[in-house]
Amino acid sequence: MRASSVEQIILETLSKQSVHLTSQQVFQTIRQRLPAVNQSTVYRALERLAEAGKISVSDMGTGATVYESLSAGPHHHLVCQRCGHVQTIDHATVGAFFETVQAQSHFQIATRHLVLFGRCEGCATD
Amino acid sequence: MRASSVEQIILETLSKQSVHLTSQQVFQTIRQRLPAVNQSTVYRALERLAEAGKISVSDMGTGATVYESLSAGPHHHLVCQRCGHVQTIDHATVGAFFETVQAQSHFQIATRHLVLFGRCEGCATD
DNA sequence: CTCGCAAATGCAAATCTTTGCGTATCATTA
DNA sequence: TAATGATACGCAAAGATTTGCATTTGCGAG
Repeated sequence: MRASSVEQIILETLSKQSVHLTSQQVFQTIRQRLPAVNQSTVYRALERLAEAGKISVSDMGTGATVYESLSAGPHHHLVCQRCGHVQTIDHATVGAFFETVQAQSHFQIATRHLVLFGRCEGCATD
Repeated sequence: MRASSVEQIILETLSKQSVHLTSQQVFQTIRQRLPAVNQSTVYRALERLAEAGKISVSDMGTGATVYESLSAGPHHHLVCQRCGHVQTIDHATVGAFFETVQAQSHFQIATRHLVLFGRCEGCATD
């Protein structure tokens, strides 16, 4: 892969964010620095970054695919389907689970951003 | 929710399938029985069925969202990112993991179709 | 049975995403 | 430095998905 300026800017943009960005949000942000950039270029850059394992691609249940930098290491989320609350899952718990699955299946798991859906404590009683 | 004929046919269609279907595949199949049905009607029916927990909505890494009947109970998959091989994950292992996460987080997990990505045994040595 | 409401549908437009193709740009090698 | 090949890019078209709005349909209350 060649050093692409669009990729660099996307990575910088995502790294600054503490939240996930949709492709449209990425596009809007990129545009502030590269006003002439094409939408398809952003899509392809995101695709390459995902392929390279530098960003995660997830559906957080909002209907839109969201992207996130993986430079800070793998992490995982719980999303409340009712109120939208997002909570982090202990990485050790996920890691242990992955180890078990790998031992059982002989698969080598590459998932770096697991998203589980459900109800948070406050919304559970419905 | 009212008894929708499109929803019923979608459920029947998905229940007969052992594999996941994309929205387009669902649409094509539905059309054989309801030739005049509109694309957006199918999309909305799938959305309602997902909301009702009758079908699962997943990204299997192929780029297209796939749908599957949940009438046979929850199940989980490992997908090889290289050769596309799909393998089932032992449900007990996943269940135990969910229990642990629920105890730690006070979230009530609703995910019924977990998909993890990685490399299968044959493709792991790259 | 009829009325009235809420849900489902069709249609068209808007929006989002992907893809083919020609061009431009970067990196490597000679 | 110039040639060469591969990668990234822009543009436009195609394809997929969502959305607003008007209409139809099914279900329950009266």
